Amino acid sequence: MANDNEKLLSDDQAREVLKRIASMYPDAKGELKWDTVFHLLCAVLMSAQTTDKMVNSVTPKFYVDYPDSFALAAADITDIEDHIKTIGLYRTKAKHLKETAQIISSTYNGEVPKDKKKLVKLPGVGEKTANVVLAEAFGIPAIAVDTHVSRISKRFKIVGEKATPHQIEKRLEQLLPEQEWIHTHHAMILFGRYTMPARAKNKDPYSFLK
DNA sequence: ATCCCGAGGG
DNA sequence: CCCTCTGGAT
Repeated sequence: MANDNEKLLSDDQAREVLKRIASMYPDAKGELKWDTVFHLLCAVLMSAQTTDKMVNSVTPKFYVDYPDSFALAAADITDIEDHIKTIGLYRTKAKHLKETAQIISSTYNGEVPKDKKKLVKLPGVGEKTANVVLAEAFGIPAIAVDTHVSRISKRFKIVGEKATPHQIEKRLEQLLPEQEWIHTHHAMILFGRYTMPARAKNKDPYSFLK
């Protein structure tokens, strides 16, 4: 086997790494622009495999033209596509946005459910998106495992190379007290985005810690 | 495992 | 040119 000599960090070692990352970004918070919970859901759905900067460049007009789930549910699919054409995966996202809006407007009376099981059933909404909505919009402790959280967890050997997003989420949640989940999650994203990007591959991960 | 998919950076 | 970006559905 090629990779079985990977030694994972102990719980204490992993907590120390997470603590240092968290302390490097004391004011870390989400960088997506949003006003209502429904719009946050739309923005997070759009953010798959796309920088939040790109998402923020299309959402202001999107929010004005589609003020709520009822408006988006009734919108023409090609019109939605035109609003988000500059971000990646735009056809899939437009389809999911409209279908999600239809469910929220008809089944939930226009209100985004505060419930992970219900959120995950929406088209285009997986565990990561659901966790972002729960944490950002409702302040419910959750750790959304995106590309940054995944990469950092693996690079520091907090989890194994083959760990799934769900396994990473459970591992991080087990290591940290609930009240630190949201902040640590944000700090890991900023650390991954600005301090230890994916390209910084052959460097010692610890050289990026303060 | 594969597809979706434009923009930005190196 | 190549790699990456707060993934999810099939």
